[in-house]
Amino acid sequence: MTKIGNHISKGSQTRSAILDAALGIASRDGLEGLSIGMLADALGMSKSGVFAHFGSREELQIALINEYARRFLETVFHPAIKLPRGLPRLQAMFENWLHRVQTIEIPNGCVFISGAVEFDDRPGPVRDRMVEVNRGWQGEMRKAARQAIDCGHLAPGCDPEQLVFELYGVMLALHHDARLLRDSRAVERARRAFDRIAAFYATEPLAARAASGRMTETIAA
Amino acid sequence: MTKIGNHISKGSQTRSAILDAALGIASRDGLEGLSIGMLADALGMSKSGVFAHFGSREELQIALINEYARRFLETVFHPAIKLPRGLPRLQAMFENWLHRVQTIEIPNGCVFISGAVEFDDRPGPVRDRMVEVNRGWQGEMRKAARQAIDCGHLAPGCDPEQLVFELYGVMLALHHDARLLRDSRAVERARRAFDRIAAFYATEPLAARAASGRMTETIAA
DNA sequence: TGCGAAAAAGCACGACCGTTCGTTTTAATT
DNA sequence: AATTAAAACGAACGGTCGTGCTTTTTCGCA
Repeated sequence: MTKIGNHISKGSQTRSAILDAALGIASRDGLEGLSIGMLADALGMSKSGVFAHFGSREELQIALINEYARRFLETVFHPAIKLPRGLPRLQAMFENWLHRVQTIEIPNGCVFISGAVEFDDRPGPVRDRMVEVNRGWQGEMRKAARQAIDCGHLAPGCDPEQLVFELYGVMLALHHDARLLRDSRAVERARRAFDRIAAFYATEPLAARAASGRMTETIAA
Repeated sequence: MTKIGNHISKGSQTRSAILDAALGIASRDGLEGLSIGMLADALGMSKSGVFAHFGSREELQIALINEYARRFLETVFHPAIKLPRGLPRLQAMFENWLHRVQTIEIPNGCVFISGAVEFDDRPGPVRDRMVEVNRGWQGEMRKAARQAIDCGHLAPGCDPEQLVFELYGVMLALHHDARLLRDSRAVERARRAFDRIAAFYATEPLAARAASGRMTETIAA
């Protein structure tokens, strides 16, 4: 038993401290770049002391994903869900996300993105959890988009999956340009992209046109 | 001297073989996941035999980036540049890119993307080269976009940097959904996204509207 | 064919990895 | 205060890592 009543046991609070330090390292170096040795050094603990809290490196990585997801939803999703459903909530989800990216993920890195790249070809429980968490978040965004359609804020022809795909792409491009290329204008571009996407799917005729006429078929081989 | 006249020396051809095998591994496991030991095993060579061709792991990684860039430009950029400048060329660049992603990068992984994530916080010559190559490709796309504006295929109000930002985001989302989430519909979504972006920036009034009216300012804290 | 150079192999090194185990220290309960 | 359980430690294990040396094999050319 780790917790009894209201008392917070020593074990669970060092476990939190470990996760906190580990998130800092894993954000920069990725889930695979995080080693138990350096983590122990950063905490002033012994390797085996850190190790014992998770039983395996894999379990540590999964615990990290869960903790990162908890913080992400806490700062991005939960504040937004208090707003009225429809476009306001969808906008808030994007804007909170953007705020988090600016203040946390651009300086420190994002475990979801580095983890996605590291584990997309590495089967196992870590990858499985990564997929679950990601599907969960994309699902929430799709849900918000569907509600915006029901409210009439977005056109009935709008495809929620397409919308979320494009929004996710905006965030990925933001991370890429801001972190690799160190381009400070990336944030403003991400906002403009969201506005353009939202404006496009807000009006019926445009959404209909997007559904009907394909422009690109040419291929140069 | 490694090459004399028309004769292809043994050294340079095994070097090519090493790079070829290394690209296969690095695509899956990333530039950091690639080790000289496993590379030697895959080639049936000794570790030191492989090592001697590059002098350091870092040089191997840089050589890999260069080789990957060469192949990328060869299959995506060079065929497209034969087409008339303007929208046809820009479309071809995207479509060739999409074709490459479908046939090569979704099954095997993309060194540009994994490398970008791995090295965005790791200063050094590998990161520097990564940035150079990436800036080069984005620059070519911006150039094509500018030409499309000059030709009247895209609206004068279209910002080439914004356009390329959004196109790059589409590709990143495609990689993400296709590789991590194993979503086969991602390719079709990427095409639809391109069409929507191109359609948006093709017409003057829409581009103007995007430039003027911002919708998103709300934040839920 | 023989000779010099290039290429590959073999071996060893120090460092770090995740993990195990036995011991010691610390915390919680009676 | 005594007893039991939890937590942290320290040393060691087998492995793999990148890299430096020396030796052997192979290639290229006169």
